[in-house]
Amino acid sequence: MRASDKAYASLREDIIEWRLAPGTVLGEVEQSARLGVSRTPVREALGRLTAEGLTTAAGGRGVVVTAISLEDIDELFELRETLEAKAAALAAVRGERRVFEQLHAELLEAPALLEAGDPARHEYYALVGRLDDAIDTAISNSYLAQAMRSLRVHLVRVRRLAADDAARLGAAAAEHASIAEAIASGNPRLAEAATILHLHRSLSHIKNSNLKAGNTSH
Amino acid sequence: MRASDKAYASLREDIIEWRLAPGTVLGEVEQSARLGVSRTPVREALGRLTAEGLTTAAGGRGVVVTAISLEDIDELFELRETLEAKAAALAAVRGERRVFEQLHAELLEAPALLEAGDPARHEYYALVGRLDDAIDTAISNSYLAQAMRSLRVHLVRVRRLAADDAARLGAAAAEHASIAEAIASGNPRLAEAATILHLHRSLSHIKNSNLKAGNTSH
DNA sequence: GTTTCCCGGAATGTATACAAAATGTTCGAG
DNA sequence: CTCGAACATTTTGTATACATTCCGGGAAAC
Repeated sequence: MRASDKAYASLREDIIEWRLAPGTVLGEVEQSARLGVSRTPVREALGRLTAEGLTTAAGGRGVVVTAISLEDIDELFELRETLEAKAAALAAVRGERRVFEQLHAELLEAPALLEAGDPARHEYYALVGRLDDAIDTAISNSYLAQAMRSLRVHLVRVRRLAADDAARLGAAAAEHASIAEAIASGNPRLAEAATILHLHRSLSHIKNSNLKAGNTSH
Repeated sequence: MRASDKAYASLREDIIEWRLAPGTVLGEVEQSARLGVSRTPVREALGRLTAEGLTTAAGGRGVVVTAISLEDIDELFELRETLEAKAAALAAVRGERRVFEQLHAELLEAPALLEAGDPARHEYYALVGRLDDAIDTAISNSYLAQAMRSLRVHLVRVRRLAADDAARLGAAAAEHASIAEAIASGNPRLAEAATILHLHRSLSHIKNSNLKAGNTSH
């Protein structure tokens, strides 16, 4: 593994997991010392992170971890709804029916995964990730897939902000199952509707749990 | 101006203007010699270009200029329609009416610009660019604006492929005027429809002139 | 004749030394 | 006391030397 990849992965993980708070300045020398590599790979890693929007060049004084405000979350979901609704509709038309029937069946069993001992819900998130991947493949549009991938980075960061209690995850699993079912049925308008419904509920949940915690993060 | 910015701007320009053909390998040493800067800024420039999708890392043997196939153009416009239709709708709701009324009036006068002596149609493209900027501002969504900006890079490249004759540009100006008018009227569905209409005609024109030229570029 | 292994060369990946720019501070004048 | 300018420090930006990896050619074995 290249040193620049290592630096990138490490920094990215730290930002997404909120171990590096928004506003933190990431100096090149400081990070190269912390990560045990020289400035060059750190520099490349910071460049990649800035291109993704996880950090922002602060002109002369290093790069800073980008903040996510409540307005940002609204904007993020506005774009997400646009992209994912279209993607679901395309998947319903172009996707392979059996793939999504299979995912639908598995998602119906998801509550069992949530009751298992894993506190990180690893298997559950992996299953949802497989649905995302299946949609990405089905749409046959690399530009749209790329746009969604770049969005997901920010969304994972937002998700960590919300309280992912078992109740919400169970409901989300049912919503995902509906999306998979709609795509499998080959009905693009239905797939769109199921996606929009899921995203609205997801956004409401995030904003609610955020409101309670008083977590504005700037 | 930083050397890396210079290298980036120069390479980007060369790729967009098709002076660097798709498939061309861009070696770091070779480009640093050609551009008169050292490998480090060239490396950063190539990284940025790869992040944008204009070049692709070829693993071990430099980066290559990305090809644009006819399928890519279809995919590009599929995403473009999704994003710009949404943007137009949002602009109709959130934008300042007078800005788009002004642009509408100017776009109706665009044919005069096309008859002026400038073969590059500099003023015409500047006017269309101002419409794009106005929409970007009106939507109040930095993520959506960013997604559209990253798309436009590829679209400029595609546009160079098409024969931008005066007839098509005149029609396009009328279509842009319709979009501005629809946004000014505050009707999101109308703005969406005007945008979709324009994009479909634009795509048809590109595919037609491309068919005639037999220009597949891989 | 085909395949596989190894070696050579040229490319990228990394580290570090040096240059330049920007910021924060401090000193001085008003 | 406040404002401003100049300086010092700390940061990023660039160049280059060195390490490493990867591809391709060629020879030998099957």
